[in-house]
Amino acid sequence: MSTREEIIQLGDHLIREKGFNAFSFYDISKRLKIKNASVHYHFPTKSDLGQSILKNQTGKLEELIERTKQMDPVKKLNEFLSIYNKIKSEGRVCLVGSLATDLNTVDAKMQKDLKAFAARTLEWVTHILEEGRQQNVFSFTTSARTKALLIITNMLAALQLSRLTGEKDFYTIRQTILKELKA
Amino acid sequence: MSTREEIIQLGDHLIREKGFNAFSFYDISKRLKIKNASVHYHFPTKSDLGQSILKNQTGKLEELIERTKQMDPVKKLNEFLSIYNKIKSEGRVCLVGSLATDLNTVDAKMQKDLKAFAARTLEWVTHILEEGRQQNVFSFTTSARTKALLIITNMLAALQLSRLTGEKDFYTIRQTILKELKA
DNA sequence: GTCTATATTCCGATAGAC
DNA sequence: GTCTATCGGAATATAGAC
Repeated sequence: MSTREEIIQLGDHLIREKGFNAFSFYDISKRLKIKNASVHYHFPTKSDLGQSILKNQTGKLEELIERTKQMDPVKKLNEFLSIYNKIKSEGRVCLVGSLATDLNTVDAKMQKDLKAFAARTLEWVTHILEEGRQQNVFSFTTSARTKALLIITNMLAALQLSRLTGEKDFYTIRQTILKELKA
Repeated sequence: MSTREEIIQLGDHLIREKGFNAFSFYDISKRLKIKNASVHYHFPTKSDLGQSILKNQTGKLEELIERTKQMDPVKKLNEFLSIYNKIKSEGRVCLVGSLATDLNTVDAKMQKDLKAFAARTLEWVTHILEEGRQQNVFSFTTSARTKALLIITNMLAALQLSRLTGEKDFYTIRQTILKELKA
């Protein structure tokens, strides 16, 4: 992995571990055993780094959407929920949740990229649910978009709340979502 | 309101507007037209202020629980959900969500107070749901605690996500929770 | 592309006068 | 309880050598 890619990955981890305003370029330079100035060579400003992290995650999301295109809706939803399981296993929170709380402290470019990432995620989950309902494997009474909002908010906040009330609450929430969706 | 109380309220607003690590004692001194040193007189460290903010919110929660003790479960739940409406109208997020993402950057005392606040909230909502089910005004298939987890995560993350996907999504989520709970 | 060195700003915190 | 003044440290960022 190139230095640039390593910085992006590490920055991503730090945002989801400590928050955007709590990590510094020094945290990154220390871990990668390079100097502060070298990080600035790749990303002149912290916002540049933030934007690249968001673009990277958006790209990963598009890859996942493409890779799962031929799967059935149940598998697709499992792939989506697995994202949160991975994050939980690392003790972190998700990018959208972390940056949404910091929204008023980042510049317009990062805000735009973040909104695009959230919108694309919502669009994908909505599509999965719609497809699942048509194939009679999912059952719910609201619009697909509203159900997607409910599931995403459950998972996003499950990562955060279970840090406080106990890690097993995360898995309780995850399982209940699947149970209630079954046709 | 005493200076001390004003600092607590302003600090609370700033945490939910920008995050704990993004606001400074200067933000507070500027707004209250006092000096940095005066804020430190009331709260020697930032953690002291954070703890007082959490204690204050916990006290307010206990007051609300006490004040609504004689109400029926539907009204109690409405009182709970109204907390989030107030926060949404201010464009902020909730204390639990904001501080949960910053958990790894605050000291053990703040972590403990935050966990106590989250636990008490969960306990109260669980009680409301249990009572509502017994009186046949609420219907749900999980345990009351699990349903409370689902509702709290929906509302907590609705504040955050609707900053990105559109404010009306907050109200969609709120309404759907009530609709699905109706017996 | 990475380094040394440094500029600048900001932040949390404290000493001591009033 | 509030002030002036200041310390020490950390953060973002840049200039210029290698």
